[in-house]
Amino acid sequence: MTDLRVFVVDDEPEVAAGHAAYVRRVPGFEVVGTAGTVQAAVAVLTRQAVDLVLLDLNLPDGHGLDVVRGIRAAGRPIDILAITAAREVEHVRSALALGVVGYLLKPFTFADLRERLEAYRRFREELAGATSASQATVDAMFGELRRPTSSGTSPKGLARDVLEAVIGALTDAQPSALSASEVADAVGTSRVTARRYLQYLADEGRVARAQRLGGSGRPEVTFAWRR
Amino acid sequence: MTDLRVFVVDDEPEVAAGHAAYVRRVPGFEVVGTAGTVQAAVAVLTRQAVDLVLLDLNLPDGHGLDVVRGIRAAGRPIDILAITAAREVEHVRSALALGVVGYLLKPFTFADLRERLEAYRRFREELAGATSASQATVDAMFGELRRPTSSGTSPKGLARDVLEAVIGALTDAQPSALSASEVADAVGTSRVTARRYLQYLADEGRVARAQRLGGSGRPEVTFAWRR
DNA sequence: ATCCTTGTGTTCATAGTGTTCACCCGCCCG
DNA sequence: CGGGCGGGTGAACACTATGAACACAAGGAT
Repeated sequence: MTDLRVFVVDDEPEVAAGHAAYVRRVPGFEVVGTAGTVQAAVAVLTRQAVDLVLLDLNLPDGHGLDVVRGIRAAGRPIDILAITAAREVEHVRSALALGVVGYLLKPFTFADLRERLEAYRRFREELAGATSASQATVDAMFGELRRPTSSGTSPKGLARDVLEAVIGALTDAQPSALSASEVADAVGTSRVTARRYLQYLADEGRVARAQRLGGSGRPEVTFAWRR
Repeated sequence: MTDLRVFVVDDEPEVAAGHAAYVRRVPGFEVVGTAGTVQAAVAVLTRQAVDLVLLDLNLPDGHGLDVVRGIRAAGRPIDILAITAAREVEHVRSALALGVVGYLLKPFTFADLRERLEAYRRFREELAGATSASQATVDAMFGELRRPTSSGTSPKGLARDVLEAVIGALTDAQPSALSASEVADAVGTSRVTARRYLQYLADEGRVARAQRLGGSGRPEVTFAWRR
């Protein structure tokens, strides 16, 4: 897939530039422009092809959600990641009702933003992967965006180096999938431990679970790195 | 908290009544009305105080999402639970972009609906509980709307993937019926396994059994997806 | 009537999965 | 320096999903 096009809206130019720089650091995303006002944003977004808008809700000539309304009224398939210092629950709810894909409170770290962007990309891949949905895929699509993100990224009970080894084994094996035992062999741990890490990665949405039928006996569950 | 007020929209009166009956069975919810057209729904919803709309997307005078647009345009704080047989991913995405709180595919069981309603109530309680949000509470609010597990039905002895593949094979073959062997071929399992899943679906009432006479030898038992 | 052909329904070995629990290792504190 | 303590690990175990094999069933052919 080509890069996802991101548009950044913030009233302070340096902040907008900072967000843009963050976005560029995440592979698979490109920044196609910035704006500082509701008017400017709506003007651009009703014309230009954009996938995602990083939208500061606090703008000089109105509320950021007005931009969303403008886009929705124009019927454009553009997603919104709201960014704001506003902590009022009412704002959060309004944003949810307008279908934003995420709501990030300032101040946030690069890791926070990257996580949202990656969740968004998973969502887009889910979308591209299927034309006809089952309830499970619908749930997955909602879930990808609504996942209570581990913004603390604290994988409790897991060791960082083993986690990296597991990820390494999976990326090496691409595009084929590996069973828990195969990962265990590759990493040099027991199957149980490999399974723990794979489970974590699957919950996190970073690997996909599937089944490998064929031999007699119970089928294998396989894990594949998502790209 | 007082009961959450639910409004039901479906073009077929009996179906609307059925949904309403389902809703009444869930403690903490009450049904405050029904409608069968986009016009009627918008007319009521722009006046009446309602918390949640069970919205069938297939309506005689337009698309269900038009109702959502009408409500959003009127700026009313009403949430939507979309209900539809439409499996096109594009529809799911549109619904997401309009901020629906859930998307339930027909046919669904009472347990499925109850689960969504309860998730929605948790969301509302979350909302009422705090006036000022942290990133964690924002995440919780987004996450509450996510279906916790697709555990609406977790049949023992059956794998979810295979079950979906079987359902997929049957819906693809609509309106003709398939024998157990044909399903097995389509799914890639043995006949025994296919039969197990078909048996389950038949017990569950989601699939109809019939006979196919004709060839020489014993007649075949066939299974057809029920609309 | 009897066989033959084709497909049903069931049993059971097999090869996996998922979970529990005792252990071990490093670290902090007395 | 010895004794707790907290997190990560894997041996052992209970359970689960699958298909080969088999016994039975229901029509048509002879």
